[in-house]
Amino acid sequence: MHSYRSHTCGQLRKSNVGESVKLSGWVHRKRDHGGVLFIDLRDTHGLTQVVAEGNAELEKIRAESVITIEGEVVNRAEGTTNAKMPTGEIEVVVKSVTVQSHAEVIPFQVAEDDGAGEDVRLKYRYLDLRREGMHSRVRLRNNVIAAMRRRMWAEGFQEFNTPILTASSPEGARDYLVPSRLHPGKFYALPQAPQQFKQLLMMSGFDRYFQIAPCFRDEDGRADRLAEFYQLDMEMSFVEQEDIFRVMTGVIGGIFEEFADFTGEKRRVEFLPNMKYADAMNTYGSDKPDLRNPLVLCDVTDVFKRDDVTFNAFKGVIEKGGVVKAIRAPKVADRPRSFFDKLNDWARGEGAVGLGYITVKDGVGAGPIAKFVPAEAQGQLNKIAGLEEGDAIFFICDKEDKALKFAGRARDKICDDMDIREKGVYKLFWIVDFPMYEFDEKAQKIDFSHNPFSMPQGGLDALNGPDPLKVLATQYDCVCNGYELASGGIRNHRPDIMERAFAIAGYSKDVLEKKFGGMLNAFRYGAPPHGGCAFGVDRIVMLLADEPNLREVYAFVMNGQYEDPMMNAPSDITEAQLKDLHLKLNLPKKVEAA
RNA sequence: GCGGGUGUAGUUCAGUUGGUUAGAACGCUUCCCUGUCACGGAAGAGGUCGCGGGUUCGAGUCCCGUCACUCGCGCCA
Repeated sequence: MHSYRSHTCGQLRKSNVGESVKLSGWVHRKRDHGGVLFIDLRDTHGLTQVVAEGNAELEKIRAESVITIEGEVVNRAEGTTNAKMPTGEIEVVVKSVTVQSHAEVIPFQVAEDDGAGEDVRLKYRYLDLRREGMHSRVRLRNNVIAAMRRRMWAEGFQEFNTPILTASSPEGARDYLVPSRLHPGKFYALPQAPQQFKQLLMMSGFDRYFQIAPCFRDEDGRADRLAEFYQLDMEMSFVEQEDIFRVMTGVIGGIFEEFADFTGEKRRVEFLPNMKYADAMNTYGSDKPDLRNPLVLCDVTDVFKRDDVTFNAFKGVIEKGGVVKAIRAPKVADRPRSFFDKLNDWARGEGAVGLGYITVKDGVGAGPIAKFVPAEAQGQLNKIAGLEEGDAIFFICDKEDKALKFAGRARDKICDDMDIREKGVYKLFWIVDFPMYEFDEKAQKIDFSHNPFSMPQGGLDALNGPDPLKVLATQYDCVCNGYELASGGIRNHRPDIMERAFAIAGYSKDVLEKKFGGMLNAFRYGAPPHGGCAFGVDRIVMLLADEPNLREVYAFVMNGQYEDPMMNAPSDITEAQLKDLHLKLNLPKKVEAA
């Protein structure tokens, strides 16, 4: 007979009645009736009820201890079956027990969700992972990754591993650095993405690369952003943007459809047409708009410029080059004053002056600032924003980029307060035509707005045009329900165009050679046109699991301050280690005092 | 770096206008119970009210500072 088990805890059925079996697992729940004792025994496959009579060892056993039982599968008496359990028609009558491991009193409940906070869950993550929710989400993640590999291989892609210890890159996020023992004073960097390596694979003649790639970025976290994360990274040669879209819409769309019923309710998957970056910003105030939100932005600067409109708070901003963006909220004019006050409070809490609004009641404007807008101007406002009886319109006035960004957030907030976000659907689409450059206000210079390696639309001619800020990049994102799922581009494979592209952003040829010489050299020995993108694996799983936080779909993960309370990372190191690495600490005073 | 929220038993939380010995549920300990499946019943243990300072006759409650966690902003080419 097997040492630990003949069956799993999710396996036994009526057909097994009469068999002698061995089960091993955790004590999920215990119900002691004095003479008779029930234990729900759990492993990763399920639960089985085992029954014991007068067993002193089992009577003492604590929840989450690990035991092995031998016994006989029997039919449950009529009226005592449990339709909620797949194994609920049978039970195992215990003949002998081996306690593999006694559990101490657990810090939070495993058998149910007792709402324990993230702190304590992360400290005892192995217990947290035993719980049904985490257990199934981590399994979902495995299934999604398996599906990604299966689908990518089916499309003819090959998986490559690329270095984890690599060179620091000057652009983008902060790198995680690793000191070199053999080369005093030098550092490796953990990759923010395998960007250069995957392009080098295209130079190497492989024309379809992918990898479930670990990526590292030393920037402050968010609910959907961690220090380390995984991407489905891919690259193809001899392709245009539409070729990438065709392949990846198929792969990712297929995965969404495959797992859209994970939560128990089947969700729809919709593919929407590509959207230009400029349209996304102007219509939604975001480069990753949630299209389940029906609200849109419009520009009503002209209305507030009118001589007969006397709202001076906006006029002053407009004179300094500002704009007025507006959001039409249908059929909310009858909402209580508190609806509008709450939005105003939210706006002020976010650092705005407030969220001005006008409601349309009985054909005329109403609300605090309506008195500054005479009938004729109100008419123009109605026309621009499509206002109808019973609607409200909210205003955001600021410099254009700030106004758009804040209007985008207000759009989401108003949608939530109105409770009109569409449910049960994934809305996937590509955002295209990102600008190549932006003006960096702080440095007072032109800089890359996204990936410096993407091909400018129009090539060298476009870069030699009069206004670099008007040049578009062959750069795109994939967006779903307000999350940026992927980012990518058709790459610049021409050294001459790259030199010019970097020159515009103020990087000399020397700097370019020094930082990207390896890749630039490769371009000089025959580079195929190529492009690709990278999808955030964890964000996809998060959407499929309907969880608002990445930490809910990762087995082991750091907290919001990028600490691991279970492993105690990051941690101090010894003097000897520092010496080996030729390092001396220079700590801020605050840390030294503590 | 900045802002919002939270911090009371192992866990999740309640705690009134500043006023008796700080409560509940779950968990834990002991006992009773032969058909439960969130078993039931009885008794019990368990608290640096995040930390420090202040106001007050008196502080979980008010004030100042500080720390931790969390969400967001900045940042994330």
